[in-house]
Amino acid sequence: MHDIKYIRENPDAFDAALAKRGADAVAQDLLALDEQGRALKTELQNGQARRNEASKAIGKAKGQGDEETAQALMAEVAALKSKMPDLEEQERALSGRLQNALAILPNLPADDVPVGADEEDNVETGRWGEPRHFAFDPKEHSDIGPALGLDFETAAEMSGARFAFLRGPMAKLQRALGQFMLDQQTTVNGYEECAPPLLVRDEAVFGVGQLPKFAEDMFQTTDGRWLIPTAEVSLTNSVRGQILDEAQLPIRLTALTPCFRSEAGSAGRDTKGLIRQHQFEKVELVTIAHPDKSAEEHERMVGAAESILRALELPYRKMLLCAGDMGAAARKTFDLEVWLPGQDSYREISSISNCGEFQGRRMNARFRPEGEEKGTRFVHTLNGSGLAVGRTLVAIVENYQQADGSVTIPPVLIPYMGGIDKLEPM
RNA sequence: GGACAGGUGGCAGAGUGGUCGAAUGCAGCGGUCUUGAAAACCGCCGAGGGUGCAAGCUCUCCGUGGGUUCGAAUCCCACCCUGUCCGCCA
Repeated sequence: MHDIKYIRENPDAFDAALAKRGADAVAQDLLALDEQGRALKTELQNGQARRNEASKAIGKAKGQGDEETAQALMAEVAALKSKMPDLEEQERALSGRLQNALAILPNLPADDVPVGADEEDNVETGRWGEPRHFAFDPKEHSDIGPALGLDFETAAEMSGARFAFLRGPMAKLQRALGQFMLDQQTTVNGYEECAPPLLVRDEAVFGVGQLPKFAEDMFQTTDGRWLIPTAEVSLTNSVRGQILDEAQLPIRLTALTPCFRSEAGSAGRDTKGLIRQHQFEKVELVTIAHPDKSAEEHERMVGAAESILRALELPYRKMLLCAGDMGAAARKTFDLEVWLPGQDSYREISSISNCGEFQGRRMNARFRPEGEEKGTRFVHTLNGSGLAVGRTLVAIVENYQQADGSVTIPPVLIPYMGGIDKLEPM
């Protein structure tokens, strides 16, 4: 959500920033609504002021037994009131239109975000690890997986496309990955472990910017709730409507949860394998940060996500997303892309965004600055995957595959696997 | 699902039709005292908006949305949420 005051004072900068995302200029339209609304508001408020004043005088006159004055004032207020409902109605309609127009706009990209239309224009900012040299032709996980308990047919029978039924070694490996990531984020990186609701209301989804524009990407229950597409929704909304003390910041939260996405509009893409599922597990990182510290916190969060890939010894590269490829709520995003030898490419495994105050405004989440400064400020919010468990499972299987179809287990995971160091075909 | 009770400022908690945006306490901020701190004492202390260079003036907000009234935290209706008891249940 945007600050209309900022748009009023910087209409050109606002449009220029939106243009970076490929969005049309809207400042003039918004300001016309704003101006009209304020004129109405002033007129309405003058009427309200007079009404309040007269009403007080009526009370006073009645108290003094001056019925004549009271009657005269009541007649005046009655006349005033004949035109007020209409003004009220107009004002409400106009501010509603302005709010709706603001609610669908994406966040403004940060200054250091590269211009660009899509993923082709993302900028690589770092690389870690050497892709392993294979003495044989590495397979895709969807070819190796079935022998290890990755069962798409059974899932399709009961649920349809984009679901998986994990058995035996694969199920165990997924559990081990989730546990390992969660432990790493809590113990080493200082995030508080959470177990949040997976079903949330409209307001929560609106707060992170997923509603009103992206309803079709989510699943909705029969009673009107939404299945979270990411734990970002639940974790970020934990401060919704609050006024925090500055000393409470930063609040760093993490959760391992299932995520649900309808994947409307991605028909035909990544139809094979575990890459794009309706349901997947993810360890999410969220920070509620002081505005002056969010850029620094962003780097820290990227490091927290990277630490998992390094511990698992999975080669990856770090991409700074261009304006056109970022999610609507983000003002700056880094993607971590893991090396998948079976696909011979880097694939997104984590996306870490600084949303600035965009979500803070939508959620009305603020803090009280310490010291002289009066009033409140909106918090900044950040979120990132640390990591997507399903895709990590894919990365492990493809990177650690052996010629005989087995998969070795990275050393840090072995304790989580009950000592097992290799998955053998069943 | 049924029956009650309740939702008020950062927190606790008064307030049932007329200077109530709201007593009081705690927390917070500023000060006096002190070598320093504590205690004590004094003062300040909700949020958002309109208008104005500013001082200021003014509007809205007591869970949310409607309604009654000249006037609503206070009365009425609907919804949401919390608590307690009963029923059902992993």
